[in-house]
Amino acid sequence: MATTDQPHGKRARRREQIEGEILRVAREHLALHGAAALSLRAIARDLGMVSSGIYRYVESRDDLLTRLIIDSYRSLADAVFAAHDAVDANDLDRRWATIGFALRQWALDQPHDFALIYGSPVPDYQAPADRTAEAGTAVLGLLLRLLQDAHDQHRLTPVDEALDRALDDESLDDLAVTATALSGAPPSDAVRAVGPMLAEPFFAGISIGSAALARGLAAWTLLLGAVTSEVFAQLGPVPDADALFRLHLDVARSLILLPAQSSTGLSTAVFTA
Amino acid sequence: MATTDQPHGKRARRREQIEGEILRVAREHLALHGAAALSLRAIARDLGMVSSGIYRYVESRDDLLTRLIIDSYRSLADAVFAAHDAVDANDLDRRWATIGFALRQWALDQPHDFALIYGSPVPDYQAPADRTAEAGTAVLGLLLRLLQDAHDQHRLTPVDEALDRALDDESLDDLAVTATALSGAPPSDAVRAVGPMLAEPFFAGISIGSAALARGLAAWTLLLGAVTSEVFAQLGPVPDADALFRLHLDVARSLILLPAQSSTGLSTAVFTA
DNA sequence: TGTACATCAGTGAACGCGCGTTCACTGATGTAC
DNA sequence: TGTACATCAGTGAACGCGCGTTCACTGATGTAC
Repeated sequence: MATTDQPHGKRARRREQIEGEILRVAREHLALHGAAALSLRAIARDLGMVSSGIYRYVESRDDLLTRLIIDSYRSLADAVFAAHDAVDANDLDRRWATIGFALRQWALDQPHDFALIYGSPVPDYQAPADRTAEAGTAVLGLLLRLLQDAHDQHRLTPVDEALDRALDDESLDDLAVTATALSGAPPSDAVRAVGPMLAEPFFAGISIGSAALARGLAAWTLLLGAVTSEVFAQLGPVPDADALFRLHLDVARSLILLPAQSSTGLSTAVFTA
Repeated sequence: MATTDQPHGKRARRREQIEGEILRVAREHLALHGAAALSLRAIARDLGMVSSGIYRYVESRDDLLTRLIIDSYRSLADAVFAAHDAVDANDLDRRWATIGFALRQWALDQPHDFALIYGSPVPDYQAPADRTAEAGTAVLGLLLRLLQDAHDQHRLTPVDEALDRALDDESLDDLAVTATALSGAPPSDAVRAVGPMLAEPFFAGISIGSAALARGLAAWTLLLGAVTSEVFAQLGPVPDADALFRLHLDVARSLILLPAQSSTGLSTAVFTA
């Protein structure tokens, strides 16, 4: 009966608690001075601990950075999923808008965490992909599910579906005719660019085809670009940042979702509500 | 006759030369360790100078950072303008593609310079807008000219032009009908978001209207997002990064430019050439 | 329940490093007459 | 053309700071019998 059989004695609980505090303080420092200036000594100091003591909990500075990155990805995913899951699953437009707004709000609320995962890489530090991949791809996975649902409801932008079937069937040649449909990039580009991805385990259950995936990534890239632009103030002062973001988000939406037949103001409601 | 009346004696020339060398070495360090790790002492060391000597040329570390930022903007602008100006001015698609590829190539060639101007802000450093603005907006100005030319040749995506005339005439109300045209964001958003910008001196000679400008910024945001995504490896390994970039670039193009009537493979030539 | 031992958190000193910036200085280079 | 003076580049020492990481250590907390 006593305590759980997992390492959860007094010592283990205290350990977890302090590990949490270290992350908390580290995040504070991140917010104040950025990742490059993150200092183990300073964190230990803030915890009333002597500087070497922190090595009981953290292997090295790089290790702490990795934990922070994972933590930030998790925090972002939590925020986005929470918002997304509160929305009618059948309202694709609203789901998209919700994902976008949640991402943006999270980024504006903690710009340094955003910079940590989507900004410049931290100098002289390489994130170990095996540790960060899972948390880092969560939001993208959500977007994939949205795309798949759009596919199932025949709401994907049609050029995608048409080209997809043709192209993923390997009939890559003699398609110069359809080149004008994508008007610019060669039609085989979608298959080349992202086709092999679809075979990865991460894409299990996704049957949207290469062109739709590529469009989805374009929407994602625009969304991330819009947030980056705003958080890093790349355009200088913008008259109405909210409105500009709505526009970008809607352009991105139009890359993947056809307007719903019954719509007229359906998705607009998202903005005015 | 003697020397020029501007400060260009031996001393002044030598000064300019050393200032150049400082920037050169600083850029090397930037490329190796990132902006946050930029050290005046290390640069002086590399120049065979004692650490305090560098203060004859540079006011402070922040001053050097500012110069580096301006220098990077200039370098980028030079690359983009050079590529762009070598292209037939009437071929709008090719001009767009050329701008995009030049930006991408420049960023891939010197990722730390790209990170410096478009990545996370350097911690504890604020770029003085009055010094960086001119160089920082050059490429955006080029894009504006492209948009204006598209406008003049009636090549702008039509929804923009239609909405523009209606909206910029202040008839903002009772336009809910046309809301579906932008399908999502309220129609007045474009005017609110970027309308006031058009009055700034930077936009002199630009008569494209708010909606077109907003679309142009979306294209720019997607382009920058695509480059950021690739340079910072935000998606992990991509099967064919070239192809994916072509797709993104073309999606962005489709946001601003109508397909040319005579086209069929015109812009495709850009990619295969 | 009580004792003997192993585990572990936290200490304090130290190593060796690098940084930005100031300051009084020495020589060399330029300028004015 | 030559001299007297002003300007300026570069020196070397110093101040005061912070960093990551190692190591031998002391006590407290846990575990096994």
